[in-house]
Amino acid sequence: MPELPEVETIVRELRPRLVGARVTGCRILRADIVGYPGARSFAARLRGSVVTGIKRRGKYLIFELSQGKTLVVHLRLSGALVFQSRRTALPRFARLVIYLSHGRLVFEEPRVLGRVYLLMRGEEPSVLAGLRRLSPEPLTAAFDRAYFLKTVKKRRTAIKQVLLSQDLCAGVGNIYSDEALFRAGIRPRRRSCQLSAAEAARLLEALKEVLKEGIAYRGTSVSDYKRTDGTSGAFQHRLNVYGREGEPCRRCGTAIAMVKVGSRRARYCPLCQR
DNA sequence: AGTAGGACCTGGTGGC
DNA sequence: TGCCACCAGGTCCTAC
Repeated sequence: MPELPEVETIVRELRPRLVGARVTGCRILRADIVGYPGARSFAARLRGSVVTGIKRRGKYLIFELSQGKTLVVHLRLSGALVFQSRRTALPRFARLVIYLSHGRLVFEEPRVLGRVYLLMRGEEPSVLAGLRRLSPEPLTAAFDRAYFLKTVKKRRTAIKQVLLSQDLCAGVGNIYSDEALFRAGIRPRRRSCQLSAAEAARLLEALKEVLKEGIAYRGTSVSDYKRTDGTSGAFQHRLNVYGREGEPCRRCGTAIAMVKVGSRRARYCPLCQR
């Protein structure tokens, strides 16, 4: 699942390869991965563009193109971006191929939930409202104790749900929310507003910590996520709770438990987390 | 405004 | 070995 650290890894890997390159053309293998505008316009808008910059916002990848155009990509659950030479065979689940002078960028998406968008200067289609609603970036100074405490205190829902809300904690998903709660010693079902100020501060630090480590280890490869050269990240070896239900807690040996929080699944250690 | 729950989507998995 | 129901889960949508 590409979350903040995975998307950040992809951005950092693509930046040196793509910035300055010209798009010579593209091939859309599944029209429904184009979220805006239609597939035909998307291709027409993209062709001939030069990539001038690449950045991340939440879980969105944002490619700045010449003439004020912007290519936005969201990988959702199973999307991946792989940079390869033209001689390589196309991967099985290739949905979109962007051709560049020195290779091609392949958008793989087995579940076809991921989307690409091509915006003209100043364009803000309603299908991208989620991008504008995002909270401050968790790894910036704006995402501080004051912001986090206020946010946590305002919600009556489970703290796990708060961490997963993109308008509150941009870029956080199921993996890093579970891991942050473990490090902070807080159960996922705890009512958000009932966390103490000390717990909120601890959770904020834990969240920043796991996100930074996730980036340092180039992301977590547990299902579909892979780096832009097709290799795996390494943070899956450092997970304490995610995907470890039934296995012994690395800190105390207690079996890791799993519960449903809303429609999501959360893993936690019944002894280390209260 | 905050909250909850279902829909979307399809390959992989587990049960029989 | 084959079939099928079910699961994964980020985001959008609707309803309360």
